[in-house]
Amino acid sequence: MATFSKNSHCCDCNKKMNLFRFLTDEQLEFVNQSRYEVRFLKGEIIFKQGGPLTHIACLTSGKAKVYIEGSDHKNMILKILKPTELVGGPGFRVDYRHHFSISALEDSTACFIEVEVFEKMLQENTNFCMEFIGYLNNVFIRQYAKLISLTQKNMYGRIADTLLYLSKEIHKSNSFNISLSRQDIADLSAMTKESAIRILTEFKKDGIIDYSSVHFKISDDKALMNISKTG
Amino acid sequence: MATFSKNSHCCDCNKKMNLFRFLTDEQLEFVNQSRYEVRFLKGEIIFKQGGPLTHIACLTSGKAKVYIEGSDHKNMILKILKPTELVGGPGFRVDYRHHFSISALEDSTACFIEVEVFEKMLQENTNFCMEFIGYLNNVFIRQYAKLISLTQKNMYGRIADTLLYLSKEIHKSNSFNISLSRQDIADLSAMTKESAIRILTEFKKDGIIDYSSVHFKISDDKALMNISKTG
DNA sequence: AATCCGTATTGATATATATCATTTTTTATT
DNA sequence: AATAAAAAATGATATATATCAATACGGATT
Repeated sequence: MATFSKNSHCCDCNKKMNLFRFLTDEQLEFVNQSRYEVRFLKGEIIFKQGGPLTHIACLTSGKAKVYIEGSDHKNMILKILKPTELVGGPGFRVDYRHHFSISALEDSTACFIEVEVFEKMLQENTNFCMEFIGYLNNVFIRQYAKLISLTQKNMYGRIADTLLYLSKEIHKSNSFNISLSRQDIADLSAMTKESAIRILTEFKKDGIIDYSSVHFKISDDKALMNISKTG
Repeated sequence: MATFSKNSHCCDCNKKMNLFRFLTDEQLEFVNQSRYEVRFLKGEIIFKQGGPLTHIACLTSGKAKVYIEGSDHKNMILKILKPTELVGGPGFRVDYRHHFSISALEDSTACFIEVEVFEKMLQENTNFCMEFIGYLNNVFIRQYAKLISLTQKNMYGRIADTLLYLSKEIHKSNSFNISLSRQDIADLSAMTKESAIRILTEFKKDGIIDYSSVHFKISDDKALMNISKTG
């Protein structure tokens, strides 16, 4: 079970965190006063699609997946969350419900800020608000790239995109341990796990990547980028 | 060619327009002073993907398609624009470039507002700004539904979704004339035009819809909604 | 009315991808 | 270390979808 502890100053909502650098010192203090820390075990749900959006969260340790629960238990993973990323949800200022779920991929901690406090920050601080709009637009731009990848590329291109995402954006290394299952890789790439596995096997045979269970190594990222283009 | 005419008060940026109802009278006046009207012929480009984002636009008459130009001349239509819808672009506060193209589906007019003026409105008026964030989040919610439709439904479900979108959201009627080509219907549904045509033919045979060239009639929207669910 | 051109339609076929069943490997538990 | 359970991998096959080629149609132009 998730353990709650109020004001336990595990994480600092500090100026280094992209969005928070535009807050005044008083605002930072205010945010720090009202936040909760929560600890999650691997597999536990942080936000549940359809549930009430009462807080926004900031993952402070571990990793989590943000995913849409489609019909027939088919999930689509939108992104992997890593520290120290802020995540609200599109229900903010709309219906105050969650439109995706988030679950911990490994034991993780997250800070929770009441949505009213967050809204107050936006209203008080124009710079912060403008920065937030820029952040939202950035998410849109990435979303469009994902939409095109998933609808116009074949499976090879989509798996290449997923591997490049994990390597370049999440782990920032050619060699890394994933906390994702093969099903998760498939859910990131909009295909069945069997198809995902087959393509990974082919990439391995071709010497483009190497892996065993959780450890992955990108041997030829030029090749992957090429497959991403032509796929 | 598109005809420019400055301050030609064709369209009123008035309080009836969803987002603008939070502007003060002075702000409305300011917006109205600095806007341009432009007339577009069918097929002409309003915004070009990759081009500089200097203005936001409000379609005041006609219809337009918002689409991403993928590789290999494969387009993905994100939405159909109708009066009086505001459209900016995710480049705002990011890279000030357009990340999609917009072209007129019929002869149309659009008002252009300088992006600096729009930003000033957001900075001056917290209500307007909050409303804008809500608007962006609403777009996200729709985008997620589209993502799930396009990646998890079969062609029947996707065409059903497209037909329901045109009927319920764009034309708000069971009987309407489309300004879209068959290729456009395919680009809305992420498939080839041949596949789109085949499915439309089947739906017609089954008595779910009826059409000839541009005129469409939804005869059985319950059936369409069911296909959307099971597809 | 005849012609032209772009769009729409149909048909035959190839390809991409999912499904289902089975085996193998890994991880957790005793 | 032995066992059970879960996850990963492989193979055979079915299905969904794209491609390519051919034909039909509709509106513009002569």
